[in-house]
This record gives sequence, structure tokens and C-alpha cells, in this order.
Amino acid sequence: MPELPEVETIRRMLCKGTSEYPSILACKIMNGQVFWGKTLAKPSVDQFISDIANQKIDDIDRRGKYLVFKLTRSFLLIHLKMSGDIKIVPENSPTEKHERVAISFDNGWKFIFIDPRKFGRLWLVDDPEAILLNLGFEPLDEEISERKFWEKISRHRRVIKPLLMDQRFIAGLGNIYTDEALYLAGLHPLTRSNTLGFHQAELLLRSIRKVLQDGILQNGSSIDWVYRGGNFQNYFNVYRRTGMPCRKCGTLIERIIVGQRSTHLCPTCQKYPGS
DNA sequence: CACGAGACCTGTTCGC
DNA sequence: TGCGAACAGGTCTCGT
Repeated sequence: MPELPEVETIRRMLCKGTSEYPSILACKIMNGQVFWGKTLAKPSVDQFISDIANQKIDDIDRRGKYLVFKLTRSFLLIHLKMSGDIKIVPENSPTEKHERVAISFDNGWKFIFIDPRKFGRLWLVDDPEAILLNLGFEPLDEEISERKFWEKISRHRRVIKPLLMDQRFIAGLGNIYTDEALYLAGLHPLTRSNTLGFHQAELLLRSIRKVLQDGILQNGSSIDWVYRGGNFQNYFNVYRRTGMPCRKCGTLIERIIVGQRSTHLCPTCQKYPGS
């Protein structure tokens, strides 16, 4: 489900609370339950349950697609992968279908991690850097200038789409927002990263930031049954619009496979270099 | 270094 | 209606 805008939306909802549930900041953890052992990457289930009890949630941060919960003595990291989701429900709610982990608080609410495909992972660790170490830069972090981005991208000789989806290069982009950013930048997904001129790289970085910021403004994208509440799917230009007319030129949107992932583009607005 | 294939999983939709 | 294939927001690891 989640790319940067969806993870950021979840982070904000957990911090602020919603009309459905209160903020979980400053909540004290009473106990944890694990229904699917593999969901817990670290430590063992027994360790997790004994370590997490009596810790308070001091802060919730995000790094790429990871949620980073700062607890009293440890950090809880969560990656939702393809189908993970988080809900805050009354403590006495029955266990839901696909519920993998539950953490109950002292205020009558509980945090539940739902994940049909079981790809999602939790880590309870002392040092989050051990896991986040290899992530690339935060796209919304202004620290990376357009020129720096051009230099970074030019160092690789890779197909642009898989490079943008490589979390070691840039953290937070997935299949949806990569396709949308390449469309806005007018770049074919198969373009080689080292063939971009400065102005193309500049436009690409601005397009990446634009789609991510717009995604956050719309509370992320809701597709199928998985992620609720987001609205960005109504603003897609190419993702899952195969056979529909390009909003700029009317050409029908095409779907190809790049790096084993569905890839959507307008063949007129995103010309393959050299064709 | 760059890339493709396969693995990890379950649920929904597509095509015949 | 039924049934297998294809497909789905993401990484990992291994082999070339």
C-alpha cells in the first residue's frame, strides 16, 4: 500500500488523532501481542513483549517509508510493505482478520497492525540507524539542491525508474509516485540516468517533490480496499490509467514492464530518447 | 556495477 | 458459474 505520502499521512494521524481515535503520543504501553511471528523482525516474540511493556510513546517520526516510534528506552520501526496498515481501536475490540500485532495502552485504546500479505515488519531496537543506515536522501528535505541531485543521478548509469525506486538512492518513492513524477517531468521511464541534462534533472526533482507534496495534501492514495481516506488517486495522470487519454495531449496511456513492475506513461509526452 | 528472476504472502480481478 | 492466470502500494537475495 504505502509510499511516502501514505506513511506520512498515517504518522500525522497517529500524532494528532482523528475524529475516530485520540493521539497516541504520550500513551503508556501496557502489553503487546504477536499473532504472526514473522512480522517481528527483531527481537524474539518473548523479548518484544517484555521489552515493550511500560514504555511511553515520546514521538513518531518517518524516514523514507519507515515509521519510527521513539519510546522511552527503545525505538519501534515499522515498514508496511505492500499491504500493512495501522489502526487505533478500543482495547476491547475483537482481534481483526489479518491482525498481526497488537499493542494496548493504559487509556483504553490499542494499536493494531493489520497485514493481509504478511510482508510488513516491525523492529524493536536500541539504535534505529542500524536499520535506516542504507536509506538514500529524503526527497522533501531541501538540503539536496537541484545541482546536487543532478550530480548524484549522473553518477549512475541506470534506467531511471528503477533508480528512483531504489531506496538506497532516494527514500520514499514507490511505483505510483515514480510513474507520476516521470510523467510530470516528461521523461520516459527507460531513460538512462546519466543522460539527463541539468535542466531535466532539475525538473525531475521538482516533479518528485510536487507529486509527494500533492499526495500528502490529499492524505495519500486509496486504491482497491486497502488504504482508506486518501484522495490522491483522483489526481493520477498515468498510474492505472492504461488506455485512457493523456490529460495533456489525449494520447492513450500505455502500460509497459520496467524492472518487473507495471509502468504507466504517455508515449507522446514521455518520448524515449532516440526514437 | 547493473539487471533479471525468484522468493516472501493473500486476496481480487481477468479471461476463457 | 467456475477455474486458473495475472496482478497488487515493496524489498531481499542470488546468479549472470
